[in-house]
Amino acid sequence: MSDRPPQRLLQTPSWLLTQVAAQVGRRTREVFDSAGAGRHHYAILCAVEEFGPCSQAEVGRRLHLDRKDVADRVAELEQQHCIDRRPDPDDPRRKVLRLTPRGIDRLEEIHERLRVVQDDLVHGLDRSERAALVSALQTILGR
Amino acid sequence: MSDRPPQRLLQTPSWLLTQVAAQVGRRTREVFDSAGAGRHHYAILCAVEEFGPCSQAEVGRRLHLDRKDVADRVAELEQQHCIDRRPDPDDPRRKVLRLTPRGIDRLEEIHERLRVVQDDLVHGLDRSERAALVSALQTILGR
DNA sequence: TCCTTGTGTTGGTGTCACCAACGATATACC
DNA sequence: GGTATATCGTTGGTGACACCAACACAAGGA
Repeated sequence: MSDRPPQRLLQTPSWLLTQVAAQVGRRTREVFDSAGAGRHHYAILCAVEEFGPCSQAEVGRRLHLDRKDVADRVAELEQQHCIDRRPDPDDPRRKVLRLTPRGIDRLEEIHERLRVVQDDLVHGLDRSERAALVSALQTILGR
Repeated sequence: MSDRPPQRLLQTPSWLLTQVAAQVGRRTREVFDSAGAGRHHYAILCAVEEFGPCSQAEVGRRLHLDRKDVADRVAELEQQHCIDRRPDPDDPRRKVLRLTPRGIDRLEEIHERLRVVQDDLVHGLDRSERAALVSALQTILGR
């Protein structure tokens, strides 16, 4: 019998969340590494897909990322020709981000790889349990 | 209206989990800092409370922590007189860990402070939703 | 007796969340 | 029109920490 964690922690949502997220982080890092992506690349591509054209600052707000971290990741995506970044003619403080066709392909590629990890992650849950988990997490995040 | 994340991510359990866990991590770090504890101190105290007397290696297995990290944290708890650490007379490879009375007090103190954060974390969920979340996380972890 | 595994220690690295400050600019206010 | 404040992006930086390897000493199994 493998060693289980203490009961006190198994009843502690915060510990459970960070533990599961650490597992998830390891799995998704493998996916991102194999896709030649960084940890936040997929999230940034998703944000630009839905809200583009948009600014780096807006992406940072939507994803709760530090502006420096957004800038660094966007520079990498730009270098990989997945994002087009240009000064905003209407507001010189800003850079405007757009997905390129290659960025769209990259987004879908990572999405498919994540789907496998996702399915494996929640495979012990039935459909209603999965829905309840997602709903609960969305509620917590939305506050 | 604040900036919401992209829908694609709001339907992605792995992103939701890591996002919520990051929030939780910030909140719990505040709790641990104010209690003069490190990030894993509480978990280690919980493990020794339930399974003690036990070895560092066992604590590491139960909490999925690196042996070096367990050793470092246990040294800190020992220095704070929260854990008693002595060689195992039956197996000189091992050190045996026990909670001290001060460790028990510290455990309960952190527990109470975490309870506040926890309640705030899940306050948007009703009782059955909380139970579903905990159950789902336990299932994912248990696999 | 020898080999494998376990335990704890020591030494170390790369990632990354987070912070501050600056220059250029837009906006609000008087 | 001038001034103050806020925004955006960039540059520079730090501490925490997850993770890894190797070693010495020991127990257990073949």
